[in-house]
Amino acid sequence: MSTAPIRPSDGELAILRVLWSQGPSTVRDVHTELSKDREMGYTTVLKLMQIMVEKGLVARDERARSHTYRPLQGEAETQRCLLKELLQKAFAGNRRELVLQALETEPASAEELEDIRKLLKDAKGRAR
Amino acid sequence: MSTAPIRPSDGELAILRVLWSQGPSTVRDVHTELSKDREMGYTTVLKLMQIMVEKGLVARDERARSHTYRPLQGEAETQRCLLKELLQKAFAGNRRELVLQALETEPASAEELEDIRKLLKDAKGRAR
DNA sequence: GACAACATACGAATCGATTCGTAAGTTGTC
DNA sequence: GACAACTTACGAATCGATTCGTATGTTGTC
Repeated sequence: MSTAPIRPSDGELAILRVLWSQGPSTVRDVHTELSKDREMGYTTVLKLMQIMVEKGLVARDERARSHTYRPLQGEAETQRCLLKELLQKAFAGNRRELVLQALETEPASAEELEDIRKLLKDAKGRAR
Repeated sequence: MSTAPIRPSDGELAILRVLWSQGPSTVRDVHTELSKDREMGYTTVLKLMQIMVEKGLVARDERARSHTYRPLQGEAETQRCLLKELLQKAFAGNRRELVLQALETEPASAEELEDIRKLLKDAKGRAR
C-alpha cells in the first residue's frame, strides 16, 4: 500500500491472473495453466516471472528447489490501476462514458444489469 | 463498419483523440495539440500518422499541400474495443467487476452516480 | 531568382516486451 | 555412480511501438 500499483504488461498480467486465482505457485504451475490457452515455452514463463520479481510485482520463495511465487499486488488494486489508465487514455477521464460503453460492449442480460444496479446503489450510499 | 475495429496503440490513440475532438486535421494541427501535454518532435507525429494510414485507422486527403487526416473509426467504437480487451485481459470477462472497479477508482460524486444510474435504467430497457 | 519556412518521405536508432536456446546445477531412480 | 528429468540463470534474437535526423520538394516573399 506504500507504493503506487505497478502497471503490469499483458504477459505479466496473464501470470498474475494465475497467481491470484491459484495462490502461490511455481513456474511449472503457471506454465501448465497458461499452456491451456496458448502454446508457450517453459523458460519464457520463467524469464517473465524473474523479471516480475525485479519489478516488485511478485515475491519469490526460494526455500524449495522449485521456487514459489506470490503476487505482491492485489487483483482489485491492479484492475483499478489499469482501468484508471484506460479512463485517461481513451475516455479523457469521462467515467460516465466508460461505464456506458462497458454496458454496451454486448447487450447485457437483464440479470447482469440488475446486479450492477445494486452495486450502484451501494456506491451511492458511500458517496459524499 | 465492415471490418472489426483496429486496436490503436497508445500513441495512435492520442492522435485519434485529437481527430475526434477537432475534426479532420493536418499533422501540424495534431502536433500543436499534442505538444500541450508532452514535448514531441513534428516528424514523430507525422510518421505515426503515416503508419496509421497504412493500418487503416485514418484516411488522408492529399489534395492540399498540407494533407488532412480524418479518423476511420468512431470514438465509441474504439472505446468499446479497448474496453472489451481490458475486460478479457484483466477481468476475466466479468463485466460486473469492471463496472464496480470503475466506480471505485475514486470516490465518485453523488451526481456522477445518479447520472450513471439513469444510463443504467435506459440500458435495462434495451436488454433482452 | 534567392531565400526562409514548411511539407512529406523514409531510413535507422532505440526501447520495452516477449521468446527461446543453451548452460549449469539438483534430485530421484536404477 | 550413471542417467533421466527437472530446475534456475542468462544471453540473445525478435517484434512492435516510438522517436528523430536527414533528404527532398513546395510555397510565398522580397
